[in-house]
Amino acid sequence: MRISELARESGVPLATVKFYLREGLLPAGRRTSATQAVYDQDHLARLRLVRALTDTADLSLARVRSVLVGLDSPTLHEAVGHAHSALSGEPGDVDTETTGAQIAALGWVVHDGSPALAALARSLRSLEALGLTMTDAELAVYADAAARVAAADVRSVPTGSATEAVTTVVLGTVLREPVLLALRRLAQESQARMLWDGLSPDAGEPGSREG
Amino acid sequence: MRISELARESGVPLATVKFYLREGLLPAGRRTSATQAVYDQDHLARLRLVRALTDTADLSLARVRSVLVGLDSPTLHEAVGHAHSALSGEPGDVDTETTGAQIAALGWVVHDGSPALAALARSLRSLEALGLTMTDAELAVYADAAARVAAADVRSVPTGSATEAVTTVVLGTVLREPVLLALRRLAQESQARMLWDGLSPDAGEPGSREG
DNA sequence: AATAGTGGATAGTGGTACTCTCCGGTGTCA
DNA sequence: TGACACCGGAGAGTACCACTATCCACTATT
Repeated sequence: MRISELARESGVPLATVKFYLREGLLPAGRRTSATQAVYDQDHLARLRLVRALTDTADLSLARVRSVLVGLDSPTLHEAVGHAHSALSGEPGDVDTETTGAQIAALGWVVHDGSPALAALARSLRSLEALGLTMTDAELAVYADAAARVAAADVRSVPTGSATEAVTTVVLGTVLREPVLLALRRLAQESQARMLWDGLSPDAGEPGSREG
Repeated sequence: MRISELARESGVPLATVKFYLREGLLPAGRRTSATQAVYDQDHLARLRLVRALTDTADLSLARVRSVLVGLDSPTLHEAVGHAHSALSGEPGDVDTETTGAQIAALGWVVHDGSPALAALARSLRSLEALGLTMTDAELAVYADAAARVAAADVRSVPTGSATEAVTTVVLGTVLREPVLLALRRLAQESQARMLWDGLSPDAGEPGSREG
């Protein structure tokens, strides 16, 4: 397969394929002469993966690069860590004391410098600053939902091949996020319709009751 | 409060505050003379909100603008729709037939042209293209978790004031997304540690002691 | 030999989110 | 009354990102 065929097959413009090659997001093809190379199915798969990460998961090319690096992790644990770092960014200088305690209270065992913990602390702090503090009960509902999803994720990892397991873990972590968010929005839409439909706020009560 | 005080109080650079004013993300202050104006707590709150949406929720200024427009929605239903449009982007030309059927099978009532439905269809399609198709069982777990979270969201909406309800709905929809994602990552980290680090290989229960 | 395509390099584009500089006007203190 | 820091408003400039276009010498195909 030559580069133009790779571009055509994937739907990615040729100039962009060349750009990805330059940026190291796509490995070089096998050289057949000084100025020629051929590409295989792995290149095509990688190219499709890069586009899925940029388009679907909305990652920057820098984050895509770090996700790709994560695919070379020797252990599943390290693979998860890589994917989380790629998604959460650097831990930064947030105070994770109280948030860490809340997480520990759930019986969860997480690393102290976990980027996800820092991201959670930042998000909660941000909500508080706007007067939208989440109660412990609300957080517990979120945590329970997150645990259920994570359990499904962990269960879905194939036990056969190690590299296949790592791939599933990393890509599942990244690419299922938009699925969860879209489902939350759909659930909100559906429940909002059932609870609030036909009720007008100017008429008095918005009408939110426990469901 | 003058503009420099607004900038100092919020930690946002003066030049950026001026930029937000030009862009209409921040309403103009109350004029005291031809070339002078004063700002109040509402301006400060709006400024903090814009920063929360860009920094925490990682929205572009264009999306922030459309979220802000959503705060003027007359009904809760419309407010939810606005927030979803701001987050999911345009529905586009995805085929939502099968995905819509899966959602309907859950007993959820959603609009046909829902941006969230299109986003879900795109995400699932993308996973399939990479050979990481989610099974109906996995999707059911995700949907159940999403429904629980959405129920908590809907319950948390205050019933007192209409504008307060709309604010809570819109901002809750947007700003709790990163909370859910961070918790999922933490749950993954915790469960990965328990399952794959030689501790208890069979302890994958979802209900991790909520409290 | 003509033509289309190749790998590689450099430069240019369009969008986003600021950031800088300038301007005349203003409030405040001396 | 004047010095001076600060003001609102506008325009230009900057940095980064993700491409996109062009050029080149070379190669494969007809």
